[in-house]
Amino acid sequence: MTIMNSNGNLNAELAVPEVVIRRLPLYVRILTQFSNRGNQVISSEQLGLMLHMTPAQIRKDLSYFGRFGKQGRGYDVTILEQKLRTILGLDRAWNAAIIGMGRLGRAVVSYPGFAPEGFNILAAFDTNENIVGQNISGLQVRSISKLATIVKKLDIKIGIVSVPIEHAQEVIDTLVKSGIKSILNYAPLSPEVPVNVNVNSIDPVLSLQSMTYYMK
Amino acid sequence: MTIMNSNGNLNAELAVPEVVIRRLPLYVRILTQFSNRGNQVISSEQLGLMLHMTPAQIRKDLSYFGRFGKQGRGYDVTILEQKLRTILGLDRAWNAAIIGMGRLGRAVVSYPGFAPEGFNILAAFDTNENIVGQNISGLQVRSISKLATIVKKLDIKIGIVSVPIEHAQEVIDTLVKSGIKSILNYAPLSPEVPVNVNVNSIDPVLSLQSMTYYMK
DNA sequence: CATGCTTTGTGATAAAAAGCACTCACGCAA
DNA sequence: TTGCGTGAGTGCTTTTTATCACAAAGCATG
Repeated sequence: MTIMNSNGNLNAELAVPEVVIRRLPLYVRILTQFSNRGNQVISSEQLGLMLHMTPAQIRKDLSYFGRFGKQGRGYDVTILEQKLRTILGLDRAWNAAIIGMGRLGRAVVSYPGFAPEGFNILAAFDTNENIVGQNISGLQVRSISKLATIVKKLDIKIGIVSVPIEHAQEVIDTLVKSGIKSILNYAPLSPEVPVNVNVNSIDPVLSLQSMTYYMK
Repeated sequence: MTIMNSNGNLNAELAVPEVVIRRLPLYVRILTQFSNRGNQVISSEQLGLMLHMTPAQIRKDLSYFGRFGKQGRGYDVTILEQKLRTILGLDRAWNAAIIGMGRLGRAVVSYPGFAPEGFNILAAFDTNENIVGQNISGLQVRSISKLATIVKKLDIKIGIVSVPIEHAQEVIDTLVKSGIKSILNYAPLSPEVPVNVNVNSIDPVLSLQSMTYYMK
């Protein structure tokens, strides 16, 4: 695809803003719910109401990827859901490994929300020799020294980090070295990674700490 | 405080952007680490390096609240940390209640990251009669019908929602009715709340679903 | 106490994101 | 068929957010 920008220069490809990408899964979720209720068509207005955003923003977001709607009618729920899943790469399964099988790690692997969305945690690792070898929720906990091998063998694309903060950077470095490009991080730090690696941090304490500002 | 904006009009108070508020806890975290290592002074440059952001942004953010630094020197770590904690309302403890004591709820109450930051989960609720009455991690699980009473009695300011998605909106409505203004939501939906209520959602699946876009 | 080096605080500027408002496509009904 | 109502797609405008760059302030050194 070649696109001409407002200066009249040719861009190889118009990059989609990251904020837009972060909203697409929200659309997918609503579309799935909507389709389960038997609705065939949805308008940007309805979507906006359910997600608390303006219809214009939803249309703009979708327009980065194509023209999926019909004027005077709206979007075909099933088709739009399918298109967005393809765009996001959700039309396939993704294998993940988790590192850190303490309390937090155990909670994460037993969280039933990942598998139905195609995210399969296939391997578990820890440094603690007391934990290595144990079977937790059907996963044999392996030594972290086996990480690179297993990542290759099981075609693992996502690393989930649930180790204590002291080991988090080191574990993330190990993941990066074994070729992982996507990391879901539960440790409370801003990790150092190469630009081509994507880290997303889950940090409920930060959320609470900013909410208190509005509670004073 | 009265501030004159660029139009020459008087504003009662210049609102601080929410993005800025969301970054303040990150600063607090780094300052705490830094002070634990015995450092007395930190520059916006150093902070920026640790948080992967530009020094200018950090200075701008801080300038919303005052002038905390010294030219040619930087910021006194302890003083800045203390100021930011006061600004965020982190110079006191906050009481929370959790609703939903299934697998997820149990994981949340046993997460050891809340208490050291002054967030105390003092009460647990569930609708399931089999769970009500049980003692989990030192918390007696109560019936949700007791919510409003307990919120008042224990001065609870934060609601943590860890019920299945089907009950989430209903539980959030109950929280709002009992006067809760801040909600940490683990259920995968965009809840409906009045404008004066703050909801922050924790949703690892959404994070994964947007990361896959960059993995294709 | 002058000189040089450092780093803040902040107007001004640039970039990014959101929202507006209008055109035109589509579907339905008479 | 025509005419009307609805809602997508999209340039344009506005708002928000981030960055730049520089004057002024602090410290160290001789």
